[in-house]
Amino acid sequence: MDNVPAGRSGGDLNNGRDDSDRDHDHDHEHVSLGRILSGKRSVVSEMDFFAGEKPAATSKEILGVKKESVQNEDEQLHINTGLNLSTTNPSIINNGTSKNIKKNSQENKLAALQADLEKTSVENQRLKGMLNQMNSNYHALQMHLFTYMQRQHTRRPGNDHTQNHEMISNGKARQFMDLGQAAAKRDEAVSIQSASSEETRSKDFSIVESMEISNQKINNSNIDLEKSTTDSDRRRRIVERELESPERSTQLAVADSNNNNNKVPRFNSSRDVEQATQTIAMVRKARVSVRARSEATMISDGCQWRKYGQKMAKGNPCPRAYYRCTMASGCPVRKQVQRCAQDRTILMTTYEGNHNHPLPAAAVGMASTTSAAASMLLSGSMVSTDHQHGLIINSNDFHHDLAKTTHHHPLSNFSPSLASLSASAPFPTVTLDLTTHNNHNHNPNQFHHQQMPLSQFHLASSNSSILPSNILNLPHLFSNHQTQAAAASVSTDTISAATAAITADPSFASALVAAITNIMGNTHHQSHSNNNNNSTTRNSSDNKNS
DNA sequence: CGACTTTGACCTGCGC
DNA sequence: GCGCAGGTCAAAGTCG
Repeated sequence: MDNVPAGRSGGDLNNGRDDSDRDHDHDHEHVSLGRILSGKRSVVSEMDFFAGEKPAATSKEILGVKKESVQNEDEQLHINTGLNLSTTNPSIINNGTSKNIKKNSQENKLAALQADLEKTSVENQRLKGMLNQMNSNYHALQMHLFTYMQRQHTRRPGNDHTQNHEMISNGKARQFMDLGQAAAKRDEAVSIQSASSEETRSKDFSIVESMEISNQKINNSNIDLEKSTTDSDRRRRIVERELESPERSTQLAVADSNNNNNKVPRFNSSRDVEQATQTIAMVRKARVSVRARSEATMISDGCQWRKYGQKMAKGNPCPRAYYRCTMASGCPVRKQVQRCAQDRTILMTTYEGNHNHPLPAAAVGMASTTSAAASMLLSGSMVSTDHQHGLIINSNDFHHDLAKTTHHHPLSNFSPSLASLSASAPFPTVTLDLTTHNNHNHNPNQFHHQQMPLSQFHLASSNSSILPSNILNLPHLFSNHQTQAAAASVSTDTISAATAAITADPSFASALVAAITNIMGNTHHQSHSNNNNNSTTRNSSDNKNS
């Protein structure tokens, strides 16, 4: 892309501030909280079970710890009992009464412990039941949300396009924030109930699947719209269809949700409904960016693309190229490719939309990654609504979760260390950062030992209006291929190999989403517990103001 | 000749 | 209302 001559739009080139500068400034604003947040795994108790301080401590883990704890007690008891009963202490041998008393005492203790164990088991079973109930309620609520939104929309006189359009156009950041806030609250509620990580994952996956199905149907319904009369009319109708489509995709699920009708809270205000409607529109606009070092003009993602435009973007001397998926007529998927202004070896690829056609095997992984990441982003990963302050969480949990979910995957031993969330981008965007630009002195061998004090998630807001600002930095993705991860740049071959690995295994994408979702859910709690420690970081907007 | 790229023109949203 | 910036269109050119 560098050698592409700038067209007329070269006049767009300006000497204004560089938004991508701000994007990179995130890297330098981290306040190390890793140590504070790491090692936070406290002793698990029933109080912890409800405290929600460590949501990642799943019910399964808790059950395991409890069981282990009891087992240890039992072992200890067994050892003590054995010693006492087979003791050669002459005082006991010589005193039968004392021996009987001690024996009875031990038996009583054993019985008490067994009773405790049973109680614990019952309690755990009860909590698991509560968790299942909560999950099913949550699903029912979600389905009702879509249904209710659709009903509300069709009741609106004349299906006010203008209003819808304005809802989408205005206050996007705020809408997105509200969405994130609501989602964070939902996550909090779930984790307070100590959802098991497995169940949480399946829940999140079902959300993603639901949204993907919904988006797929939306896309299908949009095909005929592409041939509509004027552009403005077509776009307006697309928005209208977007707002209508959710019901179609969820009708099948409504029957299930009806079983829980009496348990589902009602929406009290039209504002709730409007927000939900806006949410749907935002889902369709979510974007996923991939940052990768590559000499090629495009990263290979398995799809066929046709270039339909090129523009000079403000603040970047490198032109931005626009591509459209040509694997099926009317496929709404588009992508933008642009080199990073600071480091032109970095290629930014931004995907938008979902394919409306079967994908080749090589493209499935990337497509599902981007789709799932976008859905994940909008379905509850926003953990902060504070424009002025970011959050930092230790990524060790991310490593842990990812390792658990991708432990057989060849790419499982990377260390995502940075995540930045923003509400200020035109549309919510999540960036998968496959570069190694950060200066973490990371020893790849340390990954499994979680000894990376600088390896953190940075959840911050940004005012960048050009570069996507939700970044999942995966700097150590290629650590096995590098002798010095911090300094070396990844070869094109390595990029291609990694891309191929990602695209070849959809489960990796799913695992990635699961891990991200888990971690970001946890972040919400950790931020609360650490805000008083002056642990927030300044974000790029602060940086800009200063 | 069909698919793709290039590039000037155009449209739209947004801020002032 | 005007200008700017991002995004898209479509005619012309290029390539295999």
